[in-house]
Order: sequence, then C-alpha cells, then structure tokens
Amino acid sequence: MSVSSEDLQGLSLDLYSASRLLIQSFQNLLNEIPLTYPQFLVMRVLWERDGLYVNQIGEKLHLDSGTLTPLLKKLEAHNFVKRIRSEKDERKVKIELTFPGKSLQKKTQDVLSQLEPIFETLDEKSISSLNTSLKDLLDHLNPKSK
Amino acid sequence: MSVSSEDLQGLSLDLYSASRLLIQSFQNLLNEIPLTYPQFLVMRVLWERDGLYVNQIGEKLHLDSGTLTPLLKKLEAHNFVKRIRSEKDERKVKIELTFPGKSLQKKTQDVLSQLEPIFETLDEKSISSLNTSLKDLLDHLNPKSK
DNA sequence: TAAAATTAAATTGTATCAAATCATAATTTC
DNA sequence: GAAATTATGATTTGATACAATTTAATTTTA
Repeated sequence: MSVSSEDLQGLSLDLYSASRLLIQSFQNLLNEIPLTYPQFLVMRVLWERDGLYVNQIGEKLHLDSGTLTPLLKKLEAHNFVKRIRSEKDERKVKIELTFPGKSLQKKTQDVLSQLEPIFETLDEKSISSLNTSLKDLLDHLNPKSK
Repeated sequence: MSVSSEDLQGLSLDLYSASRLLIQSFQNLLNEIPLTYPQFLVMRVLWERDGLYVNQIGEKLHLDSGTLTPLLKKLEAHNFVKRIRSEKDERKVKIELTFPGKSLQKKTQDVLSQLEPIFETLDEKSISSLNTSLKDLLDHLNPKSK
C-alpha cells in the first residue's frame, strides 16, 4: 500500500501553506531589521562561513543563482556584503561580509528569540517528529542524494 | 524545555526547502499542461466546488487578492475559468469553470499520478507522520484558529 | 437616513523563485 | 592544437507572494 496522488497533493499543499505561514511569522519580526526572510537565510549562511561563492550559498539553501543574484545585489546595496568577481575564474562571484553585515548578527538573533514564546503551546514532540519526517522527505527529494 | 530559536530557524528552513522541492516535482509534471503549481491549486479547489468567490478561494489556499487577481485573469485568458461579477453585490467576483477548464481535471490527474512511483521508496509511516505534525503546525499558525 | 465602518476586489510596489538565456571556461574530437 | 561541444556560473525573464493603498459597494449605527 503506497502513497496515492491525492496524498501527495494534500501533502504538498500543507507544506506550501505551512512554509508560507511560518515565513510570515519570521518576516513580522524581521521587519525591525532591513532583511527579508530569504535575505536572512543568506546572511545566516555567511555568518557561519564568510567568503563563499554564489553557487556554494545556493547549495546550502537549495536556491539557484536566479534567486541569489538580485538578492545579493540588494544585500550589497544595504552594504551588508561585498560581491567580488574572482580573478582566476571570472564566472565566479565571491560574497564577503562587511562590518555592518557582521554587526547585524547579534541584533537579528535577539529579535528572533521573540518567536520562542509564540511556540510555547506547541508540543515539542510534534516539532521533533515534524523535523524528523521533514529530513526524510528532503533526503528523498534532494537531487544530491542520488 | 521549550523550542529554541535555533530549532525554529532550522524547522522553517527545512519546511521552506521541502516545500520548494516538492513543488518542483509537481511543476516538472505540470509542464505538460498549461498550469503552474499555484494555478493548479486554484483549479483543484474549483474542481472540488465550482462557482466560488475570489475570497473563498483565498481562504482555502491562504492567498490574498493581490496574488489571486492576476492569477485568475491568467486562467481566464487560457479560457479555463470565467470571472463573473455578482449582480447582487458588485464587490464580489464569482469564478466558474469553463468546459475546457473542467476537461483539464482528468488529464491533470493522469499526469500527476506519475508522481506516485517516485515516492514508492518513501516510508508511508514517515508520510503520515509528516502529515499529522504538519496539520498541528498549521492549526497553530493559522490565523483562523484564534 | 446620512455618516461611519466594514467588506471585496483591484492596484501598486517590492521581493522572491524557477526556467530560459547568456557568457565564459573546460573538454573533446579530429 | 584549433574548432566544436559540453559544462558551469551568473543574469534576465515571467509568474507568483504579499503588504499597503485605493476604489467601490454594502452594512451599521447614531
């Protein structure tokens, strides 16, 4: 007994809704900071490891350059990152944090910690079970896992 | 012991990635049909119940008129739906399927049934557990559940 | 019942996303 | 080893997503 098309359609709709609703929760808080949710994701990657190339950021977030290029230009316009075209291979663009970009980390973490109380009433088992089965699904869908 | 901000950030990133990857799987199949994923969602709602108003579709999919108005105009341009302004209340626009719009249902279902084999290797328990915890999260996030 | 409040959809502006395109580099083929 | 092919990285393009504003119509209320 396998999954039906109906099951998959329902699953994808719920994932889609939940993803958008959860992003909205983040976005409401992030409004205090000049970052959108995807921009925050990119900054989070860079805070962990600075000086990545565009494609490396894309791999970590499953985003392609068509999404990242305008986003990174926006982050550059805010002076949070520098875009440096590689001299060795001019196809590549390296992304480096500026001082203001680095400074944003603490403020962002403080703001986002405000989300926690909102989720206090949500069963922790439910969260960890969601996490586990999401990882399964991601492994299954991830092109790299071939 | 409650959820930490890190937990929530990881959860939201996984939801976001899984949602986009699963939508891509649908989109790849839907390419055979002149529908994008959000357009398909709207058609699915209408196949289940024809003649809904714009706001009713928006409630079912958590989408607002800024998203739906252009999308519905696109579906109308493809001659899959008719947009009919209500005579009783001229603020409302009713959406009705055309014959081509109705005919699309079977073809779409046939195409999407091709997804099932791809998920055969995925544990069904994992899917149903994902479904359950997603519903929990949706209830928690859904503004209506206040 | 006229003014105020509410409601529904459309419009506007900003920001994603993914597919197609473009440009450059690496590889193959002869 | 030059031309053709393939691969790779980024940019452009078309279609959402959503907040904020506007327009128009209905309902409330004083």
